[in-house]
Amino acid sequence: MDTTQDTRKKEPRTELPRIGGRVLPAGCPSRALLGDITSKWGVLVLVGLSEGPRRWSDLRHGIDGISEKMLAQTLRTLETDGLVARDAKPVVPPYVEYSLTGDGAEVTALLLPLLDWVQAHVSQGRTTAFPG
Amino acid sequence: MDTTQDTRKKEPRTELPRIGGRVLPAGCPSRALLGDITSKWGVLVLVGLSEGPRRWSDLRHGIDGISEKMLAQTLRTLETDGLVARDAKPVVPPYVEYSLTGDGAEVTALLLPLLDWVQAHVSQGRTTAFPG
DNA sequence: CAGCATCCGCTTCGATACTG
DNA sequence: CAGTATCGAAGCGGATGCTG
Repeated sequence: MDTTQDTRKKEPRTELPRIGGRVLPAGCPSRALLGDITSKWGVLVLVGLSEGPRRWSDLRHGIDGISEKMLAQTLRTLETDGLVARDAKPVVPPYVEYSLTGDGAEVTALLLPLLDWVQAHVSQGRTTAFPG
Repeated sequence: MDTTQDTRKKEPRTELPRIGGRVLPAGCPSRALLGDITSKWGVLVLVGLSEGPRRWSDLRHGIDGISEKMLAQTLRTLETDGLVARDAKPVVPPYVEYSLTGDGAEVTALLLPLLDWVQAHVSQGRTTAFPG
């Protein structure tokens, strides 16, 4: 998306920032991709496609609370990242299907356990501070 | 589950939004918790604590690009969610250590594979120029 | 050292309207 | 049905300054 070319303004730092034994410098592509995947709607769209191809309207109604703008934007971003494939059939009533690519399926497979954990955890009646 | 008369604003349609065979209604606690975990800095803070307790300054320098405000805010949010524990030692030079709770460790364990996948995927020379 | 308070730009997001 | 375009509000997030 952006990939802002950050040209080290005035940061005479020489050490590499490590988190969890990993290196994820600010402004590197991994940060951007991670951001797309873990974005508010990104994760929900990916999971929404985890069971198979879905049409635009299916996603629109299946993902509660998403607006058309955000759905379009998220799908486009994920498509650019190579995680989602778009298949538009040239028929009179427009028929567009979205599906996960191989990469998208891999990521989503890693995302699903997280979703399940969150749901299971909340169900245990632990979270308090949200009116909903 | 909650779904306890959630209509504080306007909820004309409260159907069964299913994504990936799961139900995650907008405004439910799972959405909020998921948002905290997958937020821009949330995931990085959790991973930063994955190897053991860390001090404030360690996190501040270890997580490239994070500001003091965001670090404090993220830590506080994760603490409220019960994922991070704060241990302030009453010594003259303030010594505060943050660590993962049991729940936090579980979530982070699910997060790490995702981080690894993203890094590995980007490293395959797909994106624009950026070594690290 | 470990924060919190304030200002404020800039992105994100939702609502609405319009197109093929 | 499947989007695109535009606008304005909300809040995310950074810089700075202050406290214990």
